[in-house]
Amino acid sequence: MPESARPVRLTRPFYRRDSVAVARALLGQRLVCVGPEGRLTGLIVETEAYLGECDRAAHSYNGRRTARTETMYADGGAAYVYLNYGIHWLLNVVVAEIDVPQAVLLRAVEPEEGVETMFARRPKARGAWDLCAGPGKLGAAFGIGRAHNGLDLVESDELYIEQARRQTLPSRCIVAGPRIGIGYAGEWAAAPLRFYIAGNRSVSQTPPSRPKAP
DNA sequence: CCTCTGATCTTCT
DNA sequence: GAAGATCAGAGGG
Repeated sequence: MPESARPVRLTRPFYRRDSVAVARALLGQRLVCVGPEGRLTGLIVETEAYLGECDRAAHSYNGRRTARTETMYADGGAAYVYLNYGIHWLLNVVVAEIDVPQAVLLRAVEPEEGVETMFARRPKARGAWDLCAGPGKLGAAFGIGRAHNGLDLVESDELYIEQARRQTLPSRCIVAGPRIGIGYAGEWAAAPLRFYIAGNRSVSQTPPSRPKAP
């Protein structure tokens, strides 16, 4: 088998950029989680950039550094996992240099491998497209939890991101809009820091449009 | 189609 | 004590 056929994993320099660049470049790449149930994968279709200390919507706003936010200060490539609303585990990718607390929230994935396992974990899903169509859903379907916090996506064999395309998607395929659920963030609430693949069904908050009979 | 609400835990006031 | 990077179910139009 030719060496070039082997899937390539995203490397440190990929993550050591600002969160907007990484949030856009992650679209179309492949999230991989290897757990007790086997290998789960999906193409990333929706992300959100969190800019760090200056960003009122970020956990690291104003340099806040606690046991919970500590992972955000890690080197680019770390997984930042936290419990949201006491119920949902959300998966983020830490970006930029060490001690620069920027991150990208993975909001939605289009399932590829392990769909059966994902359905077992999320029986309420209305279809494969809906299994990971939202950050909480993604965490549940992939079995993300506290144990994944701090894992290095560049080195870990349990959680990482494979290169599924060489270049960032062309701008015409990427929609940018305000981030979800951060209305409290004042001036930052309207900033276009949410990115998703235009027309993709697994993007969150996109209810299935009923096909209209002629 | 839509809006409202409960669930449940961490953090900060 | 309150609010939060959410989801699913209930109820009304």
